[in-house]
Amino acid sequence: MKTKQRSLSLSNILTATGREIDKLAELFSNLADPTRLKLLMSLYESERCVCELAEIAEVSPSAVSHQMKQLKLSGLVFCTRRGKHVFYRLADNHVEILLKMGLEHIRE
Amino acid sequence: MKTKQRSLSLSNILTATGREIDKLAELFSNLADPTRLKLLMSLYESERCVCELAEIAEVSPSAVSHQMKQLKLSGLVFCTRRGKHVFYRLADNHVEILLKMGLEHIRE
DNA sequence: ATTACATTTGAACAGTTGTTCATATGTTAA
DNA sequence: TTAACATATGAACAACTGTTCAAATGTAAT
Repeated sequence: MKTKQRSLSLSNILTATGREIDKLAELFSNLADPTRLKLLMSLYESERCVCELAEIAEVSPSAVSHQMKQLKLSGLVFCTRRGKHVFYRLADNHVEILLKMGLEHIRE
Repeated sequence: MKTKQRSLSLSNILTATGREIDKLAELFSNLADPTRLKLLMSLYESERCVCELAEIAEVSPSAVSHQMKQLKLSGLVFCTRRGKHVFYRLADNHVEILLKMGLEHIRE
């Protein structure tokens, strides 16, 4: 019988440059706020405009705009204007996986 | 030919209670600081005492103690005193996976 | 052009965070 | 018990964050 394999190959050392550490901290900072988590999780279901996001996260459209700007600068979301509305969507699925892993951790 | 399968099963909806969102934000907050990232990454290699951690993260032992207290309260690390030294170690490998995924994201 | 609605922007503000410093507590050896 | 070292604690402080508000900009329809 073979030894059980892990789903992700994990060596016993994690190396990163100072620059990478800073980028990593910035990435996690983006996920470190309840409002942004609600926004990102709702975008996982489908793209949404600012006013929809404001209702979902229960904050003002202005607050959403500020947050989305930050998420956009960090490359976590994209946006497209269609008519009067600006629709935001997730940039990639790394974020989804991080959210899933995070939820798994806190629910264990 | 079957459709390609994803390594992690991802439905298209992420649901969480308000309480879970808050816990999740707290978890990511713990990873949202360069000093704590250095501390956690070094613990991934092996357990370490406060003075070792202080050298690694290039901050005072006091700063390390404050940070480790926070990480301990959040359940990310454990500690054991042996003689004059207090050794910290990672609580589980969810953290390792989050760090790996994060690094993968910023390096893509 | 004017109106109405959607979004963005910048200033301001309170609340939070990470650090250091001084001091206290723990532990061991002499 | 005293001395020396390791760690923890609480106060203080500057820096950062998330929000709202008022005002500006975008867009489409009338």
